[in-house]
Amino acid sequence: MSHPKTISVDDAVVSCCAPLSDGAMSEIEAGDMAQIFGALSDPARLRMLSLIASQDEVCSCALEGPLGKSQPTISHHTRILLEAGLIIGEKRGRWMWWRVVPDRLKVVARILSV
Amino acid sequence: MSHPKTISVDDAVVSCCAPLSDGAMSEIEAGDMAQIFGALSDPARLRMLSLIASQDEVCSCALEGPLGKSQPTISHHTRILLEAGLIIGEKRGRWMWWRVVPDRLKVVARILSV
DNA sequence: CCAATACATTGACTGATGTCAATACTATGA
DNA sequence: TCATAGTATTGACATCAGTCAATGTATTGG
Repeated sequence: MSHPKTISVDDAVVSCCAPLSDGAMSEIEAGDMAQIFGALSDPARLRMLSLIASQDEVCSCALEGPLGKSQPTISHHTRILLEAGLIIGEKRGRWMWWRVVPDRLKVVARILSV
Repeated sequence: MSHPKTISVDDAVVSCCAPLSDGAMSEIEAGDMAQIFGALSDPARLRMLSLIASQDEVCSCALEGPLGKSQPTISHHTRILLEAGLIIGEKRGRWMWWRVVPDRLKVVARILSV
């Protein structure tokens, strides 16, 4: 039910993007940004993201080996990155192909500018 | 014992800085970066950081009100941001003054570039 | 030295999180 | 239609993380 078949980034909307020094962050924005940073706060997910970012697309099946985690754990982590809007997935055949969402990374980087 | 009197950023050393797309991230670097992102993954800490970043210096006592948290909780969060190298503190009189570490924010932003 | 103040630490509790075995789902190929 | 393969979901468990009351520490002012 959660995690619908049609995969999109709309789930994780971010109020958005003002640099940290632009005055006190609202509670809404803080919550949204915290979700994104939370997705980035696990070593396995960071390595996963770097593996995906290093190539155009990466299949889920190509992540188990390098990360040394079980298949359900890989699925769990891809879902968290998806819900944070950091990756997007497309199912082709039996394989799930993942790619990063550069714009979302830019949003995060912008927050940290100054 | 932990959290020594002389406050520095040396605790949280980061192997450092290559963009995500520069090949698979090492386990060491992933762990270090995950610590930093973990420090950023809480709404209270993000608002705290934005409050500090919006001014030159902010006293701990000036954080309790806006964040609506108890004094021990504020102390807990400043410590986590400190250990992540994101803020630095100086005690003057009875007050603890905090400021952000721009270079550390740049390190994080660089990771997210592409 | 004493009282007050600002902050840190400890201990306890609750809720979130990472992990995997077992199982269900879905698309392919025979 | 059936067996297989790639993913997703569920359930259970152990650990981590956020919170605050109570207490400790250090600095100031009297």
